[in-house]
Amino acid sequence: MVESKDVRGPGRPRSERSRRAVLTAARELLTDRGLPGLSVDDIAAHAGVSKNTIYRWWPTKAAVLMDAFTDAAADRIEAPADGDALTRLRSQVRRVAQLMSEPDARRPFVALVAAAQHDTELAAALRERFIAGRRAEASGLIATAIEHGQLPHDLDPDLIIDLIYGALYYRLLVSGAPVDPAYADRLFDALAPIFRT
Amino acid sequence: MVESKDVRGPGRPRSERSRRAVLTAARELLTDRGLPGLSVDDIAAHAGVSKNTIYRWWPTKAAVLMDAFTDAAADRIEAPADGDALTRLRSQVRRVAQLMSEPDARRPFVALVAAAQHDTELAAALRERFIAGRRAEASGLIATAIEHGQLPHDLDPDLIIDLIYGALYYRLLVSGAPVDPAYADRLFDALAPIFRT
Amino acid sequence: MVESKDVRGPGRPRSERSRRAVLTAARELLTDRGLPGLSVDDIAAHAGVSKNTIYRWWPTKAAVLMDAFTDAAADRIEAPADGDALTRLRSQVRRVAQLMSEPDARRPFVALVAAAQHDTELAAALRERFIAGRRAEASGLIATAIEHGQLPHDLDPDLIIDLIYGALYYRLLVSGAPVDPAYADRLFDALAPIFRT
Amino acid sequence: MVESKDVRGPGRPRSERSRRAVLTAARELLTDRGLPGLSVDDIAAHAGVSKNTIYRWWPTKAAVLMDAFTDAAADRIEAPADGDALTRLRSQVRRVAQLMSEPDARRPFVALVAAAQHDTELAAALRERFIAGRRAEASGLIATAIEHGQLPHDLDPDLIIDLIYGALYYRLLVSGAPVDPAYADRLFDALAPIFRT
DNA sequence: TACTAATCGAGACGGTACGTCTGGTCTTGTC
DNA sequence: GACAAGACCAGACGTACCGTCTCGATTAGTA
Repeated sequence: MVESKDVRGPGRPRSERSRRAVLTAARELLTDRGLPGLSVDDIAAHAGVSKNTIYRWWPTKAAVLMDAFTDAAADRIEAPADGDALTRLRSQVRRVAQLMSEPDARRPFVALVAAAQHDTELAAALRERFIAGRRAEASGLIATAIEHGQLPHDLDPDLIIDLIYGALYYRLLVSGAPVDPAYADRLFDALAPIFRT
Repeated sequence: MVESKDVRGPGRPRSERSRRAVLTAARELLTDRGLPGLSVDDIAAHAGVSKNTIYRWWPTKAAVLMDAFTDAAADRIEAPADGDALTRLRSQVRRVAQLMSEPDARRPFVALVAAAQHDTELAAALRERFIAGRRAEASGLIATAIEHGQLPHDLDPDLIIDLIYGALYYRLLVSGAPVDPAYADRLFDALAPIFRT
Repeated sequence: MVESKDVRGPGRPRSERSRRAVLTAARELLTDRGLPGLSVDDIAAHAGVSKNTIYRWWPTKAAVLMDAFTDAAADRIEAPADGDALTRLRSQVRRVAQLMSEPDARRPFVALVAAAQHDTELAAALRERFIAGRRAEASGLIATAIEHGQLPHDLDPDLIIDLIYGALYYRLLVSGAPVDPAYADRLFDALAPIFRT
Repeated sequence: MVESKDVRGPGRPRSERSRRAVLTAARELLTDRGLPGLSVDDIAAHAGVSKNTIYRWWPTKAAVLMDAFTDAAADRIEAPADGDALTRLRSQVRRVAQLMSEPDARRPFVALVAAAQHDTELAAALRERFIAGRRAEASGLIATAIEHGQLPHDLDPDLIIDLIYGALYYRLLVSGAPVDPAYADRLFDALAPIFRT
């Protein structure tokens, strides 16, 4: 992808220092106060940045948060390249569960999902930049596992993903029960009868 | 259960008319505009009620919405008394899925779950008045099914509930995919290997 | 004057206890907080009386205050019957000045005069029940003094009263300078050349 | 005098347009409705200005009114420089009386004096910006007149000012009788015996 | 070395909703 | 019928936040 944004004429370039200060301030304030009670004025003041600068680069408070989250946590959920397909799938789910168990990652993530419920654009961005990635990867791993005879041919990958990730999100957003890698393992163990070829 | 709340001292009694007008207005405006963009002033004006009266009886905009939702939809999810335990469980899940498929019920419900992410009291109320009821009922049904030999005795009811309802909520809140009774059936079919004794 | 109000049909008679409690509470709260910050709710609560009872007997918060002031201070400004006309006039002015020097009397009085500036009915009531009485009495005393040769024939009583009482009220309401009987004496001394026949 | 207030830091400068619109709206609405019944919301709406902007620059509704009054009428009461001291004093009093006779000037002025009775800061501001100026000027003129032998040297300037202005304010605030330049003349004529050296 | 142009900080602006408070009125049950 | 209690409508209060808008001051690249 061509980074055409960097082809600019004369004039002062965007301050990387400001960008980072905003994202950091957003993360810190979110952890303290939650999405409501997190005002753009506060982020600006806390980052030593003018509101103008924030609105110049992000359309929405949620967009800032999205960047803040992506910036910090998105690269932590890449599945490792080693092991067979089923092992790698379990590993991916464990990583997401691990993320959901750490307050500093869980809080902005929960806030994003909540905000997405009444913000179509944010919902699309969230799916595009986080959810869809996991799903596509998982879907591919399941297909590979089927090919290798590790899973039955008639298995519906999407339904399996709904079940596994659904349980994680259900605890995260609805029941309030804790989510951690051990819980991910329990899920896989419970689903074992379905996975038997 | 003794309705001790009705034992009041002297003074004018609460206006039932106002209460219903507020809940109705809240439902209508929510459907039009979503939780943000739904102001207390608007609810008051639309209901022909003073803001004071709203704040007298509800601590929060979300608390109004909670009552509005409970008032309208809570009695629609009772499981029918007929059939064996497993059939009744499937029926319960289908009813919830049906609720999630109707915009008029889905919208306030999604708004409530979203608001609960940054409102501890609301989260507790939502669990107490909606989530916990379904879970307890489902848990009982699963236990009965195990007793009757319909399900294996080493099944963890909580994990099964997480899986089934998790998939529903995942589609509702995260993936945006549609939820309806047919999807509930597909879930039960997919889980069949686990249910075999 | 016929007390026709007391000719009532059957039913519970007005509670004298409530009436006094309201006036006392009004005086006390006024001294603490001034006219604004003195709510009818507060008076009712402080007097152990319902708001209804207040509105049944007084049309306005200011009307309560008026009664509270009259009830307490109005009989203190009667001129004594002894001495010649000029002496009695000076005595009357000294009494009013004395009233203005005592915080417990000055505060409700100032509040009343202030409220009367944007309340026609209160202004009329205040003049009728307090101001006009002093003016009429003073006017009579000046006329008597002129008859007795104590004052020149061409003196305009109204203008003299404006000058004397004007100075008192000017200090009370405008300049903030203290008002006391000694100041009343200074006024009379300064006006002596005018009083010489 | 250095206008140090104009030395501002960075940032958008205060809008002179908004300032004038607020003061004009305040004057107009006051004339229509009196101080109570004059809400900040109304001033804002009528001026095409946000409430925020009003509260940013004025602490109180009365403070707005003060500026509105000063802005419009303060320069109309300068005594003319011609004539002897006594003539100039009479001229000053006549100007104030003239002001008190015009509804558009009287109304905000009366409202200010009334509000000052329960607002210490406003009272101080009113004295500093209006009352004290007249008094100082009058005091100087009386002193000059005494020097020139126009007035007796044992005359107490403050007492004389209390008498003259007291009569004006008494009519304005207490008796409700009209005040106009002719009345000012009558006061000076009545006080003539005191002025004779 | 200028000139140009986009950035930055600061902060005022119009709008809108908040949650609280009063003023008056109305509706109960009790005396 | 007067009363205490207290719910009710109406509407102003002063605060907070949003997203936009001037300012003057930087800070590059271009001429």
